Amino acid sequence: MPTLTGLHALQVFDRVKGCSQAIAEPLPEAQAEELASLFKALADPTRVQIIHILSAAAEPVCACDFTAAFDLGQPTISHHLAKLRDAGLVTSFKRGIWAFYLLNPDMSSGARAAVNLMVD
Amino acid sequence: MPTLTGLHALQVFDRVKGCSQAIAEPLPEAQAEELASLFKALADPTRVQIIHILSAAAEPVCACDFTAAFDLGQPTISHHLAKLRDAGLVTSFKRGIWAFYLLNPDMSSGARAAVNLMVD
DNA sequence: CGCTTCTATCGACGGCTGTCAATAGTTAGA
DNA sequence: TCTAACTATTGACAGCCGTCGATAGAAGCG
Repeated sequence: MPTLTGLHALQVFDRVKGCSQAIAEPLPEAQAEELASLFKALADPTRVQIIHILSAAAEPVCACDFTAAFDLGQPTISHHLAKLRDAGLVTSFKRGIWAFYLLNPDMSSGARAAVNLMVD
Repeated sequence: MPTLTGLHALQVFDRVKGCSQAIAEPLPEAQAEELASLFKALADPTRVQIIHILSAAAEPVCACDFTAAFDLGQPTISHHLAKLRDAGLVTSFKRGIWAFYLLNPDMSSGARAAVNLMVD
């Protein structure tokens, strides 16, 4: 059994596997996957930029402005926007030919906190 | 040019591409990639659980406790721990046969904020 | 010295992901 | 109606990622 004598005192428990250390209950599986999905949606520099721009924008932003702002093809931008929408971070509506995107006002509180990391 | 008449008044600017909307300066590229890397490190349910357990732990946690806690092979756990270490989220030390992991006390403030999302 | 235990690394494999080119669908305007 | 502009979807492809089995290294014990 591992000990950290002189550094830490470890509680000892009966066990079959593991090193006698008491570890916290894991999160409910659903919550862990939900958090991982949130982070996955933000795990791309382009999507980070999109969220940053949206959180600084006073008004919904036209998708064409994103295709103009990044050095990426239009389908790729559309793909990133769709990922953010699927993650519940962004909403969109169409006005004529244009698609406007904005931060989802009904974002989860966890998502809101993560987004705030991008407000510089 | 797209307008949101009756809903929003949009500022109009000269442009070559895009829809005349003023959008915020993107983040410095390095910062966007750094944030994306942080989120990438957390974009997995197992790693979310590991961080959750570590942030609830009063003492460093033995790697063998993680292999006992998850239904995954030992190399896979080691792989996840290495990813978290590479991202600067955790530190480790060895005591005899055992490897102990703890949250990196010198974590970036952004990382600290993200970790707090897992303290339930 | 051997044997056991714990951890890290390597090689492999299937699946996911970011990107593009091409295409289709929609709307506005001539 | 025909054309132009914007967006979403599809298909393809390279690269990354999570997982495992096998293996090697390190440390303690008999």
